[in-house]
Amino acid sequence: METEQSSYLPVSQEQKALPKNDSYKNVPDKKIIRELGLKVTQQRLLILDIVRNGPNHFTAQEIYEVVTEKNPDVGFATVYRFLKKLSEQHFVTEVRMGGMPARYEWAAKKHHDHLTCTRCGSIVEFENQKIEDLQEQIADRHGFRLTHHILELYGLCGECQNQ
Amino acid sequence: METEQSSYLPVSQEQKALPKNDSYKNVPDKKIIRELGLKVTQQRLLILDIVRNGPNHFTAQEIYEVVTEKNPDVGFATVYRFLKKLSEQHFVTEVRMGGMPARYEWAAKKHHDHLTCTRCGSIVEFENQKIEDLQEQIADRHGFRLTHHILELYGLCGECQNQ
DNA sequence: GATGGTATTGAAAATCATTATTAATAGTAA
DNA sequence: TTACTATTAATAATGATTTTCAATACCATC
Ligand SMILES: [Mn+2]
Ligand SMILES: [Mn+2]
Ligand SMILES: [Zn+2]
Ligand SMILES: [Zn+2]
Repeated sequence: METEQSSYLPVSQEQKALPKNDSYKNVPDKKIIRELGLKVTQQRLLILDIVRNGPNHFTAQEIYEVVTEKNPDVGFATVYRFLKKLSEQHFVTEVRMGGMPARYEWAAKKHHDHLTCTRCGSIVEFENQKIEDLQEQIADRHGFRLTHHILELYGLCGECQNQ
Repeated sequence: METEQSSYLPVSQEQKALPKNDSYKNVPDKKIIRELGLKVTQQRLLILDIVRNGPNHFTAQEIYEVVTEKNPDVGFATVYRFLKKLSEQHFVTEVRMGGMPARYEWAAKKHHDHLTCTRCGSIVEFENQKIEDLQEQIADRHGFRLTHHILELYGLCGECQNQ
């Protein structure tokens, strides 16, 4: 057990944690955008709608494709910019496995972690309160105050174990 | 709790797990390189020496800089290539936080996870057998056989909590 | 409802980490 | 040594994400 200094800048200095349950379920998109300190634009409304109601675990590219079906003039950079804002404020969670494009998911819903099959790519979401508690204990023990964590389990799913 | 399909290919299909303790402590670099099924080259010896005996949690860039101090003719791509081989066979662990360059560490030593301060970048290593066990239980419950996992805790260290 | 200041945008270029290509070189079995 | 390949350095290519910047859309104020 050791402590050392990284020569890189921190990922994010965000500290404001979002409630772990989906207390935002009935909050309209506009309100959420304002809560981020941003102006309400057509692009952001479009993107946020898909982020909240579309498929889970999407990439920026995937979001972009759905967005442009409804409005072909939305730029790729805008999707990236807004996803970044959302993840900085923990409204979406950024999941990165390996060197692949980041995947995002609406985070205001109940917290969970992921169990991923490295062969077929299937993803199981799970929640385990004991692990969450143990994480807090570990942080306490080292004088840290936790803001977030990444727990990703990798292995082979049942099917893939039989080739 | 849901299962879904990712449209991306898996990160790695490696399954061979390395013993969790440092059973390689007294194994010479040459032997390890041969065990990887690779030829023993000056470059690989140089790189492996630094990986095993140099600072922990290094980036490919950092390794490269140290390597070139001893032999300025070693190429950057060679460092990447060899680190990749090592991580494919689980001799080194690849740690990615956010979108930053991957960090590597010699993995034949005891397994552990990380607690990182998002403000100053300090890293605490920890190990928690209860969490490890719970992870196995979760995998079992879903019919998975685990190969590896990522557990990274983020927060503010004691010092950074007081600005 | 019009206006003006400023945040936001799309398009494109830039960046950054990582990988692929390729002709030259070095490791190794015989 | 020799001969056969794997490996290498250099460089180009890739792919995701970010930045730049001039044009445009919000929205507070009139
Ligand atoms: Mn999820
Ligand atoms: Mn470590
Ligand atoms: Zn599978
Ligand atoms: Zn700190």
